[in-house]
Amino acid sequence: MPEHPTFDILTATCPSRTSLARIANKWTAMVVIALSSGRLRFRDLRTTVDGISPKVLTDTLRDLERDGIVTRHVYAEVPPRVEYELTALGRTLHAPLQALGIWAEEHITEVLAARESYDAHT
Amino acid sequence: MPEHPTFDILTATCPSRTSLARIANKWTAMVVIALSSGRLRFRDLRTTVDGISPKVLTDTLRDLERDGIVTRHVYAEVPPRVEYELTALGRTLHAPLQALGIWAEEHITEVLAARESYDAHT
DNA sequence: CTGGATCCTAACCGATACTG
DNA sequence: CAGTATCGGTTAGGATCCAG
Repeated sequence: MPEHPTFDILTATCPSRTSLARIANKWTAMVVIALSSGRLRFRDLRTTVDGISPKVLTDTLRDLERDGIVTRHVYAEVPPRVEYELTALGRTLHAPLQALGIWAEEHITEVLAARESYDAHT
Repeated sequence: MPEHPTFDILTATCPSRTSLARIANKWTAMVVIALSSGRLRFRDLRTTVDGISPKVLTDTLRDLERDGIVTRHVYAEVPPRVEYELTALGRTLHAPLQALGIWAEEHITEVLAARESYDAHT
């Protein structure tokens, strides 16, 4: 048995693809990174993940909650307070997603240079 | 100086976000994983990344080429032969993306269970 | 404060057919 | 074979307003 059997996520019918589609997403990455430091309320997530619209944040959080990556804590207060937190499962996702974020930051210069050179060739 | 300065990819104006948007993408992940074993021609990529349409594959490859992640090798033959290969930069991206693919496969059971439980609560 | 309700645009993406 | 061209459906995502 191969230590990693020809990666069946490359197979169209593999259910893991539905999960990959969710996690391989820029908003997911940023939200998970933002939550890695701990529980945050909706408002704080909005400011931490700069530029995210309330709608997109709500949608993203709901999808992450559905996939068991995030938990929603509602406090019966006025004004309402809702906090979001990574689950145990979500915490296992942090490293891979942060690696992606770090890659983007570390290589942005090369990427921008590549784009410029590519566009010049038009 | 912080070892990791409050992750400025969370800032809306950070250019790294444009790169993150590209790499945090399911097709990118699958194509990079497929190319990690070596140079592949268009046709072989199509069959390796099962279910990808020629249009999406073309678009994805063009974007990756533009970002300096993939190189395109054209052979002046009949019938034409075109091969794609990860650049040095692209190879540094393989580990993070494969980690994401592995995560999706390893945790798909938990994810599916979470979805079922979430949907039941409706 | 949370986030639902709308509306609307852009983008993604799938299918198919066709050319060099 | 390697695409491009086209079309159209679906979804992502931004803006705005409003309710509990």
